[in-house]
Amino acid sequence: MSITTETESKPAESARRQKTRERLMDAAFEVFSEVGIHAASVEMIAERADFTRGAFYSNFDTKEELFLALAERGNNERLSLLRGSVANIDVIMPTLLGNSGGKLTAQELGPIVASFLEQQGENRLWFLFQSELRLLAMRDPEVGKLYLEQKKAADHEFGSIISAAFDAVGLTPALDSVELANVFMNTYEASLQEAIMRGGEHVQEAAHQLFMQRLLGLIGQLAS
Amino acid sequence: MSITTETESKPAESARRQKTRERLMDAAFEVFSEVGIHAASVEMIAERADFTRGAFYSNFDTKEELFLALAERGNNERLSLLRGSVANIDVIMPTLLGNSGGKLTAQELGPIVASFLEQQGENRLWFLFQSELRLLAMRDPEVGKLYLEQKKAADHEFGSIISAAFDAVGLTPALDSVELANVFMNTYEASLQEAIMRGGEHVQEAAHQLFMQRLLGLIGQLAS
DNA sequence: ACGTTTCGATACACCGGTGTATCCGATACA
DNA sequence: TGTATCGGATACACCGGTGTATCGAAACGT
Repeated sequence: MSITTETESKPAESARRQKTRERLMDAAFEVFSEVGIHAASVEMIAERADFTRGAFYSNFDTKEELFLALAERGNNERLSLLRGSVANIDVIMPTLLGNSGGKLTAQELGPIVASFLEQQGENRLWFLFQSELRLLAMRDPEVGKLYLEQKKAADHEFGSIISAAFDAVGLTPALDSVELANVFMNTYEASLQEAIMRGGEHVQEAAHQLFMQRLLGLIGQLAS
Repeated sequence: MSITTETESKPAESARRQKTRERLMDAAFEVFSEVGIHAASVEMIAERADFTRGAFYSNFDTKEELFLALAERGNNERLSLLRGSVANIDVIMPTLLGNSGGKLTAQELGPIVASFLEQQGENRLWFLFQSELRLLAMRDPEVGKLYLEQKKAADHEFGSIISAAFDAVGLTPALDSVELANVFMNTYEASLQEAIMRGGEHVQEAAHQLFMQRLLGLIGQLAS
């Protein structure tokens, strides 16, 4: 019974193999984001990674499998980014708090949020990918379940960031921090979406500007 | 020079033709919503409308053209629904106001919002379609421009509904009513999205319940 | 009722993407 | 250095969707 199986299933992933998998995933992320999951062909993905379709089929069974792998990877990355941010808050706050005696106004929150946003990296492709995932999640119950779990985790994480930030700054949130996280996230995504549609060179910057504007209006009402 | 052209271009749309166009559009709306614009084939659409592809190509040049026609039709429909609602407010409010002496609490706003939502009809397919459109709008500048214009109009309309509703109820919004409209809309769509992903029979009802819950939290903070 | 026109059905040629079976070079190991 | 294995390239058969050219029937005018 032991023809080729060493211990069981996984052949232990050679380093080379891992590297091409990585390259394929990076390429796929771009292609999926740019043209969508359906319009993306295996050919495009392989080509973008400087491989042929042979490499793809040697590493993945289907496009969908790859897409889901990417979704999970993306989620993990974002989660650690967020966790990093919550750890950073205790560092960044004191410096900003130096000249305001421990109590910030809504206006002064601006730079803090901005610096937080900067840490989150390139968002255009990420958002497009995320939108694809959402759509898939609404159509495929399997994916839907996965998506909701991921979202729950992210919401929780983001909620505690907000909680910590408000805390460090002397503001009291008027809503449950997860609810608050959702409102902010929705607002941010709406801003990003609008900026993307408007087009132009500095999408990211435009989005942040839009967001800050809207956020300040909200914070004035949602915290005290 | 006058071989077949009567006056110019349009052959004046026979009644029959209009009807099949209509059927094709209805079918296309369903198919686009269910499987997405790329996965949808001309075949599927025609079949759903009980036609063959011949009928399709006789009425539209491309799938994309049909999609955009649908986007416009959908937008018009929603706009008139909204306009209808704003007209209705003066009718519906007095009956609800009868037993509270002209001043409602946030809690009592519930039924009003609920009745408003009921008027808006089936939302699952609409939202899926809308999500497809959004994605397209973020990738194609042409569509993006169109989308932003449509959204602006809808926001304005929805803003004045909210304004009127708050007015009739004796609450004062703390934010610009268009901003407020956006926050509410985002919240609603997030609720709908979540309900769709959770699946089950009564998606619409689940979405409304989720939304009401979140809305009441918000209104407490965003109006007084 | 008869010709005309209009509109959708049918048939066909074509293309892009898929998945698989096979091949070949590079790498690892002795 | 020789040999075995691994991993990606190549070639091929296949399928689904596309768009067009042609056909036939139903609707319409007179």
